[in-house]
Amino acid sequence: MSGRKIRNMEEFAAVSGISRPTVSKYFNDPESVRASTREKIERALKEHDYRPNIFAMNQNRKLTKNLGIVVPYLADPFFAEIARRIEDMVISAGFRPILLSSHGDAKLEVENLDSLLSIKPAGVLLAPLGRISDTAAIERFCREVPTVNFDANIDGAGEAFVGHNNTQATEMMLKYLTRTGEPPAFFEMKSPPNPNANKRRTAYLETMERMGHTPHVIQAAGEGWEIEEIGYREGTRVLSEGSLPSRTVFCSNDRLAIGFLAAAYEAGFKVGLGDDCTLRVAGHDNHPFSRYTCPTLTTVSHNYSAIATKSVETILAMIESGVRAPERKSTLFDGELIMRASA
Amino acid sequence: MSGRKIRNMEEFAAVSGISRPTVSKYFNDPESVRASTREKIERALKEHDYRPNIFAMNQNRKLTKNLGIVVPYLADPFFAEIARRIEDMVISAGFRPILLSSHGDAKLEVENLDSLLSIKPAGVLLAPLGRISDTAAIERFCREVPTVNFDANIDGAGEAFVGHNNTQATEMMLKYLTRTGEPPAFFEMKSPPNPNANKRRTAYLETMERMGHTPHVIQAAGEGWEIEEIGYREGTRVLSEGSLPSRTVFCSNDRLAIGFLAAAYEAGFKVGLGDDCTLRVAGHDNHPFSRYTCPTLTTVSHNYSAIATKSVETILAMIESGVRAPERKSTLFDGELIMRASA
DNA sequence: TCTTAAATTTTACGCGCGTAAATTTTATTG
DNA sequence: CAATAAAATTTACGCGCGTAAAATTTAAGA
Repeated sequence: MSGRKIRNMEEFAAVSGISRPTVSKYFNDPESVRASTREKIERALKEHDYRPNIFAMNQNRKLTKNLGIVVPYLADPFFAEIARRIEDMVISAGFRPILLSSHGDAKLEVENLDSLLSIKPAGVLLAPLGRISDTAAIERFCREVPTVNFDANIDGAGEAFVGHNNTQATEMMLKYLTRTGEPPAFFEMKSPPNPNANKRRTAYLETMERMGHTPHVIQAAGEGWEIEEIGYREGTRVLSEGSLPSRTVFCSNDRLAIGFLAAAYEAGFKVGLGDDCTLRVAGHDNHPFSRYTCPTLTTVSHNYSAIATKSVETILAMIESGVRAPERKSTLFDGELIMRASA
Repeated sequence: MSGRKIRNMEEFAAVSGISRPTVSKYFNDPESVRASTREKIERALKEHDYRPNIFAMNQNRKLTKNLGIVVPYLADPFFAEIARRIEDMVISAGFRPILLSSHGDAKLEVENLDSLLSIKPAGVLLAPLGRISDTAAIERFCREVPTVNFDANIDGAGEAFVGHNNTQATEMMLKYLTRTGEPPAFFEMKSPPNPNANKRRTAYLETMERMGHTPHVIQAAGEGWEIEEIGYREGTRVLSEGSLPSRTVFCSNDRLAIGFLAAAYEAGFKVGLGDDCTLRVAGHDNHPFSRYTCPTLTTVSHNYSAIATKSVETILAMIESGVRAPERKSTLFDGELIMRASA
């Protein structure tokens, strides 16, 4: 690096001996210029260290290289992990990820979308809050920007949905628990922040029915994203009341299960499969922390690696082709049984 | 909302009956225009739903309203939580948070800073990777952009540092453990990704010395951010070897402790304070999950709420005043003993 | 060497807004 | 009501780049 500071593309074009429009072309796609031209530019680039002004670029482009990622709650390790994978892929595809968290707040979710709208993203990957989302606002946004909806399905949101097969996953766990012990009770939040919960309850009820067992749903009071706390508090209550209809408990998600396990431990229950155990607990999601609970949590995996990959591929394909999907495709990934010590 | 679509500030100025430069002034600071003018604009705003183009705004402003936030690893709930708090405060201060994670990669950390540089942020809150960071590149960045360094201190990075008082916190826990039992061994990673670990080891060694006890440091092999896994694996090894120099283990951080607790549970140890317990385990950070371990983890809190607040206040003050601090100030927040069941 | 198509350059304009300077309007005071 | 300061407006220009159209150069083949 040497020479005086380059202030804009004009000056950079001068020192590289190329016209400004050609330089502009190079930055939009290096392959689009002749090899000899490319060399000249790249030689100058090494000497002078210039970067085009992002704002000026994006102001004039019809399509930016921005790709929005909106998740409902980033402080949830599940979304943090999925966001991390998506960011990686987006970057290596040459896009600029803009990661926004709605922090569990529907108003902020809409503000995030508004904020994205103003930076003209090429596309958006949206994991909506779900039940409490302002669906009208979301649908309005999706008409403006190519969007792939993931994790939580909102009909009409985006050109495609990529998510978890809650039905299959729930059924699989139910069969496993029943086969190796007794039919479980279902432990969930009364007003879950995530719509997957509803699908899971429905799947539980239907499968139990089909298997000829009486379903038992235990609903935990409490709202918001302090899910472990709710699982712990309500778990403690249920265990102390002795109102558990079954010695096997299938939690709607792992965070709830983590709280429930803490409650069971404190209440002196021995959780697990062994003959000396008085309780079996299973979860759902294969949460990053589920393998460090005591005992380790038997759960059914939420294939967020596949969901992240498919979501990114879908939005990139849509951006590249420039066409919106004629019909809304839905892709569900099956869960896998993660057998550990708790059930 | 009605009327035709507003394409730019020119058109919006027309429908609101105000000149464009005055409208521009309004958007930069609503208080800077006469009340009657403000009313007119806001009435038009309700009718026509117009928002200034972010790119055009930022292109011409010397100072944007962008505020960068860079954390080393967003999938760590600790950073996710601190980022959430910071974002909230930044938004309510009227700025636009740009959250970037370095994913534990020093190259990506530099790329993140480069990326920030090109969007002319008013300021940046930087929690660096630490040991592996490209300190030269970071210092170069800090000369260009007002930066507050938080969590992990890198001398010369930023105008101020806001962090955790590792020395005080370590000392406090050591005294507690010794007073209520025996002097602990110190369990840490051999090559910790976070520089706080070094401060904690030093504090452990010095305090033990001062108290007249022989220090025992157990170093876990393994690199990266899969900290629970390392704690679990190495914990299992240490416990099975029976090489533990003390029945009390002070883990360098909670994630390590979570892994260690899982190992202890599996190895059949009863962890806690009671007479029937064979092991005491303490952590450091008051990690969001530390209260759901079995048994619940005794730890010393990392006051990230205060750290987040102070960091934001510092950078905002710097932005507002427009002056870089004459000298680098360092603020450390004390930890608090969180007595739970594990020690 | 001539032909031809592809790549490049030149020219010219526009994007949407910030901002400075000069001018006009409005509010305040005596 | 006149004088004066404060606020608003008009005018004018610039920011750094995208991009279209026309003119020119380059490379490849006969």
